[in-house]
Amino acid sequence: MDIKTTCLGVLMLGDASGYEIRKSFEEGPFSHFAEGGFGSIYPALTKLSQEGLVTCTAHQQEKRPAKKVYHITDSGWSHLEAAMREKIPSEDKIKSDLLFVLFFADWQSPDWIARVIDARIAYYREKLDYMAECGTQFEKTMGRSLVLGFGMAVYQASLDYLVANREAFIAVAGQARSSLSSAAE
Amino acid sequence: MDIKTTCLGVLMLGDASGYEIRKSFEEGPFSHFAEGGFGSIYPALTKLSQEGLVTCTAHQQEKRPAKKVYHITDSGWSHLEAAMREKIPSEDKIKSDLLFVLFFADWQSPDWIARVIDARIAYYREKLDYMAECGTQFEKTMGRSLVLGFGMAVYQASLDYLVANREAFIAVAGQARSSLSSAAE
DNA sequence: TCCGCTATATATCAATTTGATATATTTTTA
DNA sequence: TAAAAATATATCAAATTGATATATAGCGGA
Repeated sequence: MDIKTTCLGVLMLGDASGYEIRKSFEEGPFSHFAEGGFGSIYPALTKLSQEGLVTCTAHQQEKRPAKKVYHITDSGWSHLEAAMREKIPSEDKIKSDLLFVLFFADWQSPDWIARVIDARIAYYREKLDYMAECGTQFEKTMGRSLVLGFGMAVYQASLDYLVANREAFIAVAGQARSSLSSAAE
Repeated sequence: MDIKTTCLGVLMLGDASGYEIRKSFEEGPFSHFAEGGFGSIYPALTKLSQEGLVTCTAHQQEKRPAKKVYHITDSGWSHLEAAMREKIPSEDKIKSDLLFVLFFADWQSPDWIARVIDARIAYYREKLDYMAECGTQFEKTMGRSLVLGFGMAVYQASLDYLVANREAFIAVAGQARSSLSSAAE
C-alpha cells in the first residue's frame, strides 16, 4: 500500500489538508499501522490531483498560509477499493530499534538497558491511555474500532512482556566482553 | 538504525555474506524487527568495507559465484556500540496493510474479509511454530532469546485478537455503501 | 528424463520514501 | 514577555525499496 493509497484512505474519513493527513499518521486513527511524513504526503496529493483521484480547494485563512483541503472523488474511491482487494495483504513491516538494542543486551551496561526499557514502558502506558480514550468515540461495531482494539492488544502484550522481563534483560546486560560502562549523557 | 548499522549487528553473530545477512532479515533471528533487501545490503557492505568497519574475503566456490564473506572489525564494533547508546531508541515503525484493509471492513465483502483474516491467522500460526523451534537453540539467559520471546508474545497477541474477533470483523463487512461483491480471483 | 521450482550468490537501478531544512504566523505555556 | 509548540506548505539530498538481470545446482513430480 503506497503513500498515495494511504492518503486516499484518510480522505475516506472526511476532507483534509496535507497537514491533517500527517496528524492522522502521527497521532490519529492510522497512527499504529501507517507511516508518512510531509516529504511524501505533499507530492502524493499533487499526483492524486493530477490523476483526478482527489479535488483540491484552497481555503484562504486570515494571517495563515492558505489551507489546501483535499476531497476524494468517485474515481479515487474506486482506486482505493481496487487496491484493497488486489491481493491478500502482505506481511507487516516492523522495524524496531528497541529490539535491536535489546538483542545485544549482554554487550551493554545494565544502566543503559534499564533506561531504555523504562522509557518504552512509559511510552506504551501513555499510548494505551490515549487509545482507550479514543475508543470511546467510536461505535463498537465499526472496523476502525476493531482495528484500534488490535493496536491496543499488541501494545498491551508488548508492555506486559517488558514489565515481566525487565529484570531478566538487566541481568544479562554486561555479561559479554567490552560492555559499555556508562549510559548516554 | 540505518542498514549499515543493522548489517554490523548481524556480523556480530559471525562472519556472513550479503546473501546470508538477507536471510537473517527474512527468516533468521532479526526477522521480526529488522528489514532490508539486496538493494540496500550490497551497497551498505561496500561502504562498510571502504570505511574499514568490515573486512571482506572472497571464497571461490566450484561452479558458483564467488562468495564474499564479511567480518566485523574492532572499528566496526565501536561504531555499533556507539549507535546503540547514542539515544533512547525511537518508536517502532509499523506498516500494516492488513490493518489498513480491516479498518475499512464495513466497505468490503464478508467473503474477502474472511479470506484476509484466515490467511493471516495461518501465517501467525506458522511463524509461531517456527519461532518456538528456534527458541530451543538458545540459552534462556541471552538477550537474543528474550527478544525472540518478545516477538512471540506480540505474534501470539495478534493471533489471539484475530481469532477472537474474526466473526465481529465479518459481521461489520458489507454494512456501508458500495461494498465489494466478490473476493479477488 | 525433462520441466519447473527453489536455493545459492551478487549486482544494478528507477522509483519511492525518509528525514532534515526552510519559511511564516499564531497560540499556548512558563 | 519570551520561549516553545502548533498550524501550514514546500523542497531536496540521501537512503531505501522492489523489481530485474545473471548463473548454476539440486530436488520433486509427470
